[in-house]
Amino acid sequence: MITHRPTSLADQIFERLENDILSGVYPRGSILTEMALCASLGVSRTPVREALKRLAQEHIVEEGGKGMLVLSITAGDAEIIYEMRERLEGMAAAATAGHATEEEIASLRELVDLQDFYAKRGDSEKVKSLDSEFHKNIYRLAGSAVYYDTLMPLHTKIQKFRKATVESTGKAEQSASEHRAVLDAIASRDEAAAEKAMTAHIASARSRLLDYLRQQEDTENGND
Amino acid sequence: MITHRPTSLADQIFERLENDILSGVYPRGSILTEMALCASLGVSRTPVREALKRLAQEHIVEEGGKGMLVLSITAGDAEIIYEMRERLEGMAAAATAGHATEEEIASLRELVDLQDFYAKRGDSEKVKSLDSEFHKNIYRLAGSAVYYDTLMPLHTKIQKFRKATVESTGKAEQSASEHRAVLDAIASRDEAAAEKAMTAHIASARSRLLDYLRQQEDTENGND
DNA sequence: TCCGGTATTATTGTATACAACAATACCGGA
DNA sequence: TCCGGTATTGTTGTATACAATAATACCGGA
Repeated sequence: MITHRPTSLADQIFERLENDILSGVYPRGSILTEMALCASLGVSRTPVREALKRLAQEHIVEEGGKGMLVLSITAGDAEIIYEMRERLEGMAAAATAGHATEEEIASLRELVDLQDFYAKRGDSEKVKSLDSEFHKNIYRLAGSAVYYDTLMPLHTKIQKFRKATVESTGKAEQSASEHRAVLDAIASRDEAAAEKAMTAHIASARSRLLDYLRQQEDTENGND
Repeated sequence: MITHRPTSLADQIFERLENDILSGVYPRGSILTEMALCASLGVSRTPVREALKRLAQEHIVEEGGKGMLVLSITAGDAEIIYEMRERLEGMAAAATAGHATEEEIASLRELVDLQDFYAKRGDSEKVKSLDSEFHKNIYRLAGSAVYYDTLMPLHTKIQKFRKATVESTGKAEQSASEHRAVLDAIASRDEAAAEKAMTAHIASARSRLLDYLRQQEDTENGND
Protein backbone atom coordinates (compact mmCIF):
# COMPACT_ATOMS: atom_id res chain seq x y z
CA MET A 1 0.00 0.00 0.00
CA ILE A 2 2.35 2.68 1.26
CA THR A 3 5.09 2.68 -1.27
CA HIS A 4 8.63 3.91 -0.76
CA ARG A 5 9.86 3.18 2.75
CA PRO A 6 13.28 3.34 4.34
CA THR A 7 12.93 -0.20 5.64
CA SER A 8 10.91 -2.88 3.92
CA LEU A 9 7.69 -4.33 5.26
CA ALA A 10 9.34 -7.72 5.39
CA ASP A 11 12.08 -6.38 7.64
CA GLN A 12 9.62 -4.66 9.92
CA ILE A 13 7.48 -7.75 10.21
CA PHE A 14 10.51 -9.92 10.85
CA GLU A 15 11.70 -7.70 13.66
CA ARG A 16 8.27 -7.41 15.14
CA LEU A 17 7.58 -11.11 15.09
CA GLU A 18 11.03 -11.94 16.38
CA ASN A 19 10.58 -9.53 19.22
CA ASP A 20 7.07 -10.70 20.01
CA ILE A 21 8.12 -14.33 20.04
CA LEU A 22 11.30 -13.89 22.04
CA SER A 23 9.62 -11.67 24.58
CA GLY A 24 6.77 -14.10 25.01
CA VAL A 25 3.84 -12.48 23.21
CA TYR A 26 3.48 -15.61 21.13
CA PRO A 27 4.24 -18.41 23.58
CA ARG A 28 6.09 -21.58 22.66
CA GLY A 29 3.72 -23.85 20.82
CA SER A 30 1.65 -21.16 19.13
CA ILE A 31 0.82 -21.59 15.47
CA LEU A 32 1.38 -18.69 13.09
CA THR A 33 -0.26 -18.92 9.69
CA GLU A 34 0.58 -16.59 6.87
CA MET A 35 -2.99 -15.58 6.26
CA ALA A 36 -3.76 -14.82 9.87
CA LEU A 37 -0.69 -12.60 10.09
CA CYS A 38 -1.60 -10.91 6.82
CA ALA A 39 -4.98 -10.06 8.22
CA SER A 40 -3.68 -8.81 11.55
CA LEU A 41 -0.83 -6.82 10.00
CA GLY A 42 -2.74 -5.57 7.00
CA VAL A 43 -0.20 -6.58 4.37
CA SER A 44 -0.01 -9.21 1.67
CA ARG A 45 1.48 -12.66 2.06
CA THR A 46 4.77 -11.80 0.42
CA PRO A 47 6.48 -9.86 3.22
CA VAL A 48 4.88 -12.01 5.91
CA ARG A 49 6.13 -15.07 4.18
CA GLU A 50 9.63 -13.67 3.93
CA ALA A 51 9.66 -12.81 7.62
CA LEU A 52 8.46 -16.29 8.60
CA LYS A 53 11.06 -17.95 6.44
CA ARG A 54 13.77 -15.93 8.10
CA LEU A 55 12.43 -16.79 11.54
CA ALA A 56 12.43 -20.43 10.51
CA GLN A 57 16.05 -20.20 9.45
CA GLU A 58 16.98 -18.92 12.90
CA HIS A 59 14.92 -21.70 14.44
CA ILE A 60 12.68 -19.25 16.20
CA VAL A 61 9.76 -20.95 14.48
CA GLU A 62 9.53 -24.16 12.48
CA GLU A 63 6.99 -25.40 10.00
CA GLY A 64 4.58 -27.58 11.87
CA GLY A 65 2.29 -29.23 9.36
CA LYS A 66 -0.25 -26.48 9.38
CA GLY A 67 1.29 -23.12 10.14
CA MET A 68 4.57 -22.16 11.69
CA LEU A 69 5.16 -23.48 15.17
CA VAL A 70 6.63 -21.01 17.65
CA LEU A 71 9.68 -22.49 19.32
CA SER A 72 11.26 -19.84 21.54
CA ILE A 73 13.86 -21.39 23.82
CA THR A 74 13.87 -23.32 27.04
CA ALA A 75 15.73 -22.50 30.22
CA GLY A 76 18.11 -25.33 29.32
CA ASP A 77 18.85 -23.69 25.98
CA ALA A 78 19.50 -20.43 27.78
CA GLU A 79 22.07 -22.10 30.00
CA ILE A 80 23.80 -23.56 26.96
CA ILE A 81 23.79 -20.16 25.30
CA TYR A 82 25.38 -18.54 28.31
CA GLU A 83 28.07 -21.16 28.33
CA MET A 84 28.71 -20.59 24.64
CA ARG A 85 28.87 -16.86 25.17
CA GLU A 86 31.25 -17.40 28.05
CA ARG A 87 33.52 -19.24 25.68
CA LEU A 88 33.18 -16.83 22.75
CA GLU A 89 32.63 -13.29 23.92
CA GLY A 90 36.01 -13.03 25.54
CA MET A 91 37.45 -13.78 22.15
CA ALA A 92 35.36 -11.00 20.62
CA ALA A 93 36.35 -8.56 23.35
CA ALA A 94 40.02 -9.34 22.77
CA ALA A 95 39.59 -8.80 19.05
CA THR A 96 37.82 -5.52 19.73
CA ALA A 97 40.72 -4.42 21.93
CA GLY A 98 42.92 -5.08 18.95
CA HIS A 99 40.77 -3.47 16.27
CA ALA A 100 38.56 -0.69 17.59
CA THR A 101 39.38 2.92 16.83
CA GLU A 102 39.51 5.55 19.54
CA GLU A 103 36.17 6.93 18.35
CA GLU A 104 34.60 3.52 18.61
CA ILE A 105 35.95 3.08 22.10
CA ALA A 106 34.57 6.49 23.02
CA SER A 107 31.13 5.43 21.85
CA LEU A 108 31.42 2.27 23.93
CA ARG A 109 32.29 4.43 26.91
CA GLU A 110 29.20 6.52 26.26
CA LEU A 111 27.08 3.39 26.41
CA VAL A 112 28.63 2.26 29.67
CA ASP A 113 28.23 5.69 31.22
CA LEU A 114 24.57 5.78 30.28
CA GLN A 115 24.02 2.26 31.51
CA ASP A 116 25.56 3.19 34.84
CA PHE A 117 23.34 6.25 35.03
CA TYR A 118 20.14 4.34 34.40
CA ALA A 119 21.23 1.48 36.64
CA LYS A 120 21.47 3.89 39.55
CA ARG A 121 18.04 5.21 38.63
CA GLY A 122 16.58 1.73 38.58
CA ASP A 123 15.31 2.02 35.00
CA SER A 124 15.80 -1.62 34.10
CA GLU A 125 14.31 -1.28 30.61
CA LYS A 126 16.95 1.27 29.65
CA VAL A 127 19.64 -0.77 31.34
CA LYS A 128 18.64 -3.88 29.44
CA SER A 129 18.65 -2.03 26.15
CA LEU A 130 22.03 -0.39 26.81
CA ASP A 131 23.47 -3.67 27.99
CA SER A 132 22.34 -5.16 24.73
CA GLU A 133 23.87 -2.32 22.74
CA PHE A 134 27.19 -2.73 24.50
CA HIS A 135 27.51 -6.38 23.58
CA LYS A 136 26.23 -5.76 20.08
CA ASN A 137 28.90 -3.14 19.58
CA ILE A 138 31.61 -5.46 20.77
CA TYR A 139 30.50 -7.98 18.15
CA ARG A 140 30.55 -5.30 15.51
CA LEU A 141 33.91 -3.87 16.45
CA ALA A 142 35.70 -7.19 16.69
CA GLY A 143 36.83 -6.89 13.11
CA SER A 144 35.05 -9.77 11.38
CA ALA A 145 31.41 -10.31 10.55
CA VAL A 146 31.84 -13.83 11.89
CA TYR A 147 31.70 -12.49 15.42
CA TYR A 148 28.47 -10.66 14.82
CA ASP A 149 26.85 -13.47 12.86
CA THR A 150 27.64 -16.03 15.52
CA LEU A 151 27.08 -14.07 18.69
CA MET A 152 24.15 -11.89 17.74
CA PRO A 153 21.70 -14.78 17.29
CA LEU A 154 22.75 -16.15 20.68
CA HIS A 155 22.28 -12.77 22.26
CA THR A 156 18.91 -12.24 20.62
CA LYS A 157 17.52 -15.60 21.61
CA ILE A 158 17.99 -15.12 25.33
CA GLN A 159 16.16 -11.81 25.33
CA LYS A 160 13.40 -13.29 27.42
CA PHE A 161 15.87 -14.34 30.08
CA ARG A 162 18.13 -11.34 30.01
CA LYS A 163 15.88 -9.24 32.17
CA ALA A 164 16.76 -11.68 34.94
CA THR A 165 20.35 -10.50 34.86
CA VAL A 166 19.52 -6.82 35.41
CA GLU A 167 16.22 -7.05 37.23
CA SER A 168 17.26 -5.32 40.43
CA THR A 169 19.22 -2.10 40.87
CA GLY A 170 22.03 -4.06 42.47
CA LYS A 171 22.33 -6.45 39.55
CA ALA A 172 22.08 -3.62 37.05
CA GLU A 173 24.92 -1.72 38.73
CA GLN A 174 26.99 -4.85 38.92
CA SER A 175 26.46 -5.48 35.22
CA ALA A 176 27.42 -1.91 34.38
CA SER A 177 30.59 -2.08 36.43
CA GLU A 178 31.54 -5.33 34.76
CA HIS A 179 31.03 -3.65 31.42
CA ARG A 180 33.29 -0.87 32.54
CA ALA A 181 36.00 -3.37 33.38
CA VAL A 182 35.74 -4.78 29.87
CA LEU A 183 35.78 -1.31 28.38
CA ASP A 184 38.84 -0.26 30.37
CA ALA A 185 40.72 -3.31 29.18
CA ILE A 186 39.72 -2.56 25.59
CA ALA A 187 40.64 1.09 25.96
CA SER A 188 44.10 0.14 27.20
CA ARG A 189 44.43 -2.30 24.28
CA ASP A 190 45.01 -5.18 26.62
CA GLU A 191 43.54 -8.13 24.75
CA ALA A 192 44.15 -10.68 27.45
CA ALA A 193 42.55 -8.48 30.09
CA ALA A 194 39.60 -7.75 27.81
CA GLU A 195 39.02 -11.44 27.28
CA LYS A 196 39.28 -12.17 30.96
CA ALA A 197 36.97 -9.32 31.96
CA MET A 198 34.35 -10.27 29.39
CA THR A 199 34.46 -13.92 30.27
CA ALA A 200 34.02 -13.01 33.93
CA HIS A 201 31.10 -10.77 33.03
CA ILE A 202 29.28 -13.47 31.10
CA ALA A 203 29.94 -15.96 33.87
CA SER A 204 28.49 -13.49 36.31
CA ALA A 205 25.42 -12.86 34.17
CA ARG A 206 25.04 -16.60 33.82
CA SER A 207 25.00 -17.11 37.55
CA ARG A 208 22.45 -14.31 37.89
CA LEU A 209 20.34 -16.17 35.35
CA LEU A 210 20.67 -19.43 37.21
CA ASP A 211 19.56 -17.75 40.43
CA TYR A 212 16.56 -16.40 38.62
CA LEU A 213 15.69 -19.76 37.11
CA ARG A 214 15.93 -21.41 40.50
CA GLN A 215 13.51 -18.84 41.88
CA GLN A 216 11.15 -19.39 38.98
CA GLU A 217 11.22 -23.11 39.57
CA ASP A 218 9.82 -22.62 43.04
CA THR A 219 6.92 -20.42 41.99
CA GLU A 220 6.11 -22.32 38.74
CA ASN A 221 7.70 -21.12 35.57
CA GLY A 222 4.85 -21.28 33.05
CA ASN A 223 3.49 -18.27 31.18
CA ASP A 224 4.71 -14.76 31.46
CA MET B 1 6.08 -25.56 -13.54
CA ILE B 2 6.63 -28.96 -12.05
CA THR B 3 4.24 -29.02 -9.19
CA HIS B 4 4.42 -31.29 -6.16
CA ARG B 5 7.99 -31.88 -5.02
CA PRO B 6 9.46 -33.28 -1.85
CA THR B 7 11.68 -30.26 -1.39
CA SER B 8 10.76 -26.79 -2.54
CA LEU B 9 12.44 -24.95 -5.36
CA ALA B 10 13.47 -22.27 -2.92
CA ASP B 11 15.28 -24.82 -0.77
CA GLN B 12 17.02 -26.36 -3.75
CA ILE B 13 18.11 -22.99 -5.05
CA PHE B 14 19.32 -21.93 -1.62
CA GLU B 15 21.43 -25.03 -1.24
CA ARG B 16 22.77 -24.78 -4.72
CA LEU B 17 23.69 -21.14 -4.44
CA GLU B 18 25.18 -21.61 -0.99
CA ASN B 19 27.26 -24.46 -2.24
CA ASP B 20 28.32 -22.63 -5.37
CA ILE B 21 29.32 -19.55 -3.44
CA LEU B 22 31.14 -21.33 -0.64
CA SER B 23 33.00 -23.59 -3.02
CA GLY B 24 34.06 -20.68 -5.16
CA VAL B 25 31.87 -20.95 -8.28
CA TYR B 26 30.71 -17.40 -7.66
CA PRO B 27 33.82 -15.65 -6.38
CA ARG B 28 33.79 -12.96 -3.73
CA GLY B 29 32.60 -9.73 -5.28
CA SER B 30 30.26 -11.24 -7.86
CA ILE B 31 26.85 -9.67 -8.27
CA LEU B 32 23.80 -11.91 -8.33
CA THR B 33 20.59 -10.37 -9.60
CA GLU B 34 17.25 -12.05 -9.20
CA MET B 35 16.39 -11.91 -12.85
CA ALA B 36 19.68 -13.32 -14.02
CA LEU B 37 19.30 -16.27 -11.66
CA CYS B 38 15.70 -16.76 -12.75
CA ALA B 39 16.84 -17.00 -16.31
CA SER B 40 19.71 -19.36 -15.62
CA LEU B 41 17.68 -21.58 -13.28
CA GLY B 42 14.45 -21.45 -15.22
CA VAL B 43 12.20 -20.51 -12.33
CA SER B 44 10.29 -17.43 -11.29
CA ARG B 45 11.57 -14.72 -9.00
CA THR B 46 9.77 -15.98 -5.89
CA PRO B 47 11.96 -18.96 -4.98
CA VAL B 48 15.12 -17.22 -6.16
CA ARG B 49 14.26 -14.27 -4.03
CA GLU B 50 13.65 -16.45 -1.00
CA ALA B 51 16.99 -18.19 -1.46
CA LEU B 52 18.84 -14.90 -1.79
CA LYS B 53 17.20 -13.50 1.31
CA ARG B 54 18.27 -16.52 3.29
CA LEU B 55 21.81 -16.24 1.97
CA ALA B 56 21.79 -12.61 2.98
CA GLN B 57 20.71 -13.51 6.49
CA GLU B 58 23.69 -15.83 6.80
CA HIS B 59 25.91 -13.09 5.41
CA ILE B 60 26.95 -15.23 2.50
CA VAL B 61 25.75 -12.42 0.25
CA GLU B 62 24.67 -8.87 1.00
CA GLU B 63 22.62 -6.40 -0.95
CA GLY B 64 24.98 -4.22 -2.86
CA GLY B 65 22.99 -1.42 -4.46
CA LYS B 66 22.25 -3.30 -7.62
CA GLY B 67 22.09 -7.03 -7.03
CA MET B 68 23.37 -9.21 -4.24
CA LEU B 69 27.08 -9.03 -3.57
CA VAL B 70 28.82 -12.35 -2.99
CA LEU B 71 30.84 -12.20 0.21
CA SER B 72 32.31 -15.63 0.91
CA ILE B 73 34.90 -15.50 3.65
CA THR B 74 38.53 -14.56 3.95
CA ALA B 75 41.36 -16.68 5.31
CA GLY B 76 41.25 -14.45 8.39
CA ASP B 77 37.59 -15.30 8.92
CA ALA B 78 38.44 -18.97 8.57
CA GLU B 79 41.02 -18.69 11.31
CA ILE B 80 38.49 -17.02 13.58
CA ILE B 81 35.97 -19.73 12.80
CA TYR B 82 38.43 -22.45 13.70
CA GLU B 83 39.15 -20.76 16.98
CA MET B 84 35.44 -20.51 17.70
CA ARG B 85 34.94 -24.13 16.85
CA GLU B 86 37.85 -25.03 19.07
CA ARG B 87 36.05 -23.34 21.92
CA LEU B 88 32.58 -24.69 21.16
CA GLU B 89 32.75 -28.14 19.62
CA GLY B 90 34.23 -29.72 22.69
CA MET B 91 31.18 -28.53 24.52
CA ALA B 92 28.96 -30.13 21.88
CA ALA B 93 30.91 -33.37 22.00
CA ALA B 94 30.56 -33.50 25.77
CA ALA B 95 26.83 -32.92 25.48
CA THR B 96 26.60 -35.66 22.88
CA ALA B 97 28.40 -38.04 25.20
CA GLY B 98 25.69 -37.24 27.71
CA HIS B 99 22.70 -37.45 25.38
CA ALA B 100 23.23 -39.76 22.45
CA THR B 101 21.52 -43.14 22.34
CA GLU B 102 23.41 -46.33 21.58
CA GLU B 103 21.91 -46.38 18.09
CA GLU B 104 23.08 -42.85 17.46
CA ILE B 105 26.55 -43.73 18.64
CA ALA B 106 26.52 -46.76 16.35
CA SER B 107 25.69 -44.53 13.39
CA LEU B 108 28.56 -42.24 14.36
CA ARG B 109 30.83 -45.24 14.41
CA GLU B 110 29.66 -46.17 10.94
CA LEU B 111 30.66 -42.74 9.72
CA VAL B 112 34.10 -42.96 11.28
CA ASP B 113 34.67 -46.45 9.87
CA LEU B 114 33.74 -45.27 6.41
CA GLN B 115 35.89 -42.20 6.72
CA ASP B 116 38.82 -44.34 7.72
CA PHE B 117 38.18 -46.62 4.76
CA TYR B 118 38.11 -43.82 2.23
CA ALA B 119 41.03 -42.07 3.88
CA LYS B 120 43.19 -45.12 3.28
CA ARG B 121 41.97 -45.18 -0.30
CA GLY B 122 42.85 -41.54 -0.79
CA ASP B 123 39.34 -40.53 -1.85
CA SER B 124 39.46 -37.06 -0.36
CA GLU B 125 36.03 -36.04 -1.65
CA LYS B 126 34.40 -38.87 0.30
CA VAL B 127 36.56 -38.15 3.31
CA LYS B 128 35.57 -34.50 3.29
CA SER B 129 31.92 -35.36 3.05
CA LEU B 130 32.08 -37.97 5.83
CA ASP B 131 34.11 -35.64 7.99
CA SER B 132 31.39 -33.10 7.52
CA GLU B 133 28.68 -35.61 8.38
CA PHE B 134 30.47 -36.60 11.56
CA HIS B 135 30.58 -33.06 12.89
CA LYS B 136 27.05 -32.36 11.75
CA ASN B 137 25.84 -35.40 13.66
CA ILE B 138 27.62 -34.29 16.81
CA TYR B 139 25.79 -30.97 16.58
CA ARG B 140 22.50 -32.75 16.12
CA LEU B 141 23.00 -35.25 18.90
CA ALA B 142 24.14 -32.73 21.48
CA GLY B 143 20.61 -32.38 22.75
CA SER B 144 19.73 -28.78 21.92
CA ALA B 145 19.09 -27.08 18.61
CA VAL B 146 21.33 -24.28 19.85
CA TYR B 147 24.38 -26.40 19.10
CA TYR B 148 23.32 -27.06 15.56
CA ASP B 149 22.18 -23.52 14.88
CA THR B 150 25.43 -22.05 16.12
CA LEU B 151 27.95 -24.55 14.85
CA MET B 152 26.47 -25.52 11.52
CA PRO B 153 26.81 -22.06 9.96
CA LEU B 154 30.44 -21.96 11.07
CA HIS B 155 31.06 -25.38 9.63
CA THR B 156 29.34 -24.52 6.37
CA LYS B 157 31.20 -21.29 5.83
CA ILE B 158 34.65 -22.83 5.90
CA GLN B 159 33.76 -25.43 3.29
CA LYS B 160 36.16 -23.86 0.87
CA PHE B 161 39.02 -24.23 3.34
CA ARG B 162 38.15 -27.61 4.73
CA LYS B 163 39.66 -29.48 1.85
CA ALA B 164 42.98 -28.19 3.13
CA THR B 165 42.59 -30.25 6.28
CA VAL B 166 42.12 -33.58 4.49
CA GLU B 167 43.94 -32.95 1.24
CA SER B 168 46.54 -35.65 1.57
CA THR B 169 46.12 -39.29 2.58
CA GLY B 170 48.17 -38.64 5.68
CA LYS B 171 46.00 -35.76 6.80
CA ALA B 172 42.82 -37.66 6.00
CA GLU B 173 43.91 -40.64 8.11
CA GLN B 174 44.93 -38.35 10.92
CA SER B 175 41.54 -36.66 10.84
CA ALA B 176 39.77 -40.02 10.88
CA SER B 177 41.77 -41.25 13.82
CA GLU B 178 41.04 -38.05 15.71
CA HIS B 179 37.37 -38.60 15.00
CA ARG B 180 37.68 -42.07 16.38
CA ALA B 181 39.15 -40.72 19.59
CA VAL B 182 36.17 -38.42 19.96
CA LEU B 183 33.80 -41.26 19.19
CA ASP B 184 35.40 -43.58 21.72
CA ALA B 185 35.07 -40.96 24.42
CA ILE B 186 31.43 -40.44 23.52
CA ALA B 187 30.79 -44.18 23.43
CA SER B 188 32.22 -44.56 26.91
CA ARG B 189 30.08 -41.62 28.06
CA ASP B 190 33.10 -39.72 29.22
CA GLU B 191 32.11 -36.11 28.71
CA ALA B 192 35.41 -34.60 29.78
CA ALA B 193 37.34 -36.91 27.47
CA ALA B 194 34.97 -36.19 24.60
CA GLU B 195 35.46 -32.48 25.05
CA LYS B 196 39.21 -32.84 25.23
CA ALA B 197 39.40 -35.09 22.19
CA MET B 198 37.19 -32.85 20.10
CA THR B 199 39.05 -29.71 21.11
CA ALA B 200 42.30 -31.39 20.18
CA HIS B 201 40.85 -32.45 16.85
CA ILE B 202 39.73 -28.95 15.95
CA ALA B 203 43.07 -27.55 17.04
CA SER B 204 44.76 -30.07 14.82
CA ALA B 205 42.52 -29.26 11.85
CA ARG B 206 43.20 -25.62 12.49
CA SER B 207 46.93 -26.09 12.32
CA ARG B 208 46.51 -28.09 9.12
CA LEU B 209 44.56 -25.13 7.75
CA LEU B 210 47.26 -22.69 8.80
CA ASP B 211 49.89 -24.78 7.07
CA TYR B 212 47.79 -24.74 3.96
CA LEU B 213 47.27 -21.01 4.10
CA ARG B 214 50.96 -20.43 4.55
CA GLN B 215 51.60 -22.52 1.45
CA GLN B 216 48.96 -20.61 -0.49
CA GLU B 217 50.55 -17.34 0.52
CA ASP B 218 53.76 -18.33 -1.19
CA THR B 219 52.16 -19.26 -4.49
CA GLU B 220 49.63 -16.39 -4.59
CA ASN B 221 46.24 -16.93 -3.04
CA GLY B 222 43.91 -15.10 -5.41
CA ASN B 223 41.25 -16.79 -7.51
CA ASP B 224 40.38 -20.45 -7.40
C1' DT C 1 -23.56 -45.95 15.77
C1' DC C 2 -19.40 -46.35 13.40
C1' DC C 3 -16.57 -46.57 9.43
C1' DG C 4 -15.04 -45.31 4.86
C1' DG C 5 -14.97 -42.39 1.10
C1' DT C 6 -15.67 -38.07 -1.06
C1' DA C 7 -15.98 -33.15 -1.15
C1' DT C 8 -14.74 -28.96 0.70
C1' DT C 9 -11.61 -25.95 2.77
C1' DA C 10 -7.34 -24.18 4.50
C1' DT C 11 -2.62 -23.61 3.55
C1' DT C 12 1.41 -23.40 1.19
C1' DG C 13 4.58 -22.98 -3.13
C1' DT C 14 5.17 -20.71 -7.34
C1' DA C 15 4.31 -17.45 -10.97
C1' DT C 16 3.17 -13.08 -12.51
C1' DA C 17 1.62 -8.23 -12.41
C1' DC C 18 2.36 -3.73 -10.88
C1' DA C 19 4.48 0.26 -8.66
C1' DA C 20 8.33 2.81 -7.14
C1' DC C 21 13.12 3.84 -7.02
C1' DA C 22 17.77 4.24 -8.93
C1' DA C 23 20.94 4.40 -12.28
C1' DT C 24 22.19 5.32 -16.65
C1' DA C 25 21.99 6.86 -21.18
C1' DC C 26 20.70 10.17 -24.28
C1' DC C 27 19.73 14.63 -25.99
C1' DG C 28 19.66 19.62 -26.14
C1' DG C 29 21.68 23.92 -25.02
C1' DA C 30 25.47 26.78 -23.87
C1' DT D 1 32.91 19.99 -25.88
C1' DC D 2 30.69 19.84 -21.58
C1' DC D 3 26.89 20.15 -18.52
C1' DG D 4 22.20 19.52 -17.04
C1' DG D 5 17.90 17.60 -17.41
C1' DT D 6 14.82 14.16 -18.96
C1' DA D 7 13.58 9.70 -20.53
C1' DT D 8 14.37 4.98 -20.44
C1' DT D 9 15.67 0.86 -18.44
C1' DG D 10 16.80 -2.29 -14.86
C1' DT D 11 15.94 -3.79 -10.23
C1' DT D 12 13.59 -4.51 -6.25
C1' DG D 13 9.31 -4.63 -3.00
C1' DT D 14 4.64 -5.84 -2.68
C1' DA D 15 0.27 -7.69 -4.10
C1' DT D 16 -2.39 -11.04 -6.21
C1' DA D 17 -3.58 -15.19 -8.94
C1' DC D 18 -3.25 -19.97 -9.55
C1' DA D 19 -2.09 -24.81 -8.68
C1' DA D 20 -1.50 -28.53 -5.66
C1' DT D 21 -1.55 -30.78 -1.26
C1' DA D 22 -3.24 -32.00 3.20
C1' DA D 23 -6.51 -31.92 6.55
C1' DT D 24 -11.10 -31.95 7.86
C1' DA D 25 -15.87 -32.25 7.67
C1' DC D 26 -19.75 -34.38 5.95
C1' DC D 27 -22.54 -37.96 4.18
C1' DG D 28 -24.00 -42.62 3.02
C1' DG D 29 -23.90 -47.45 3.96
C1' DA D 30 -23.39 -51.32 6.95
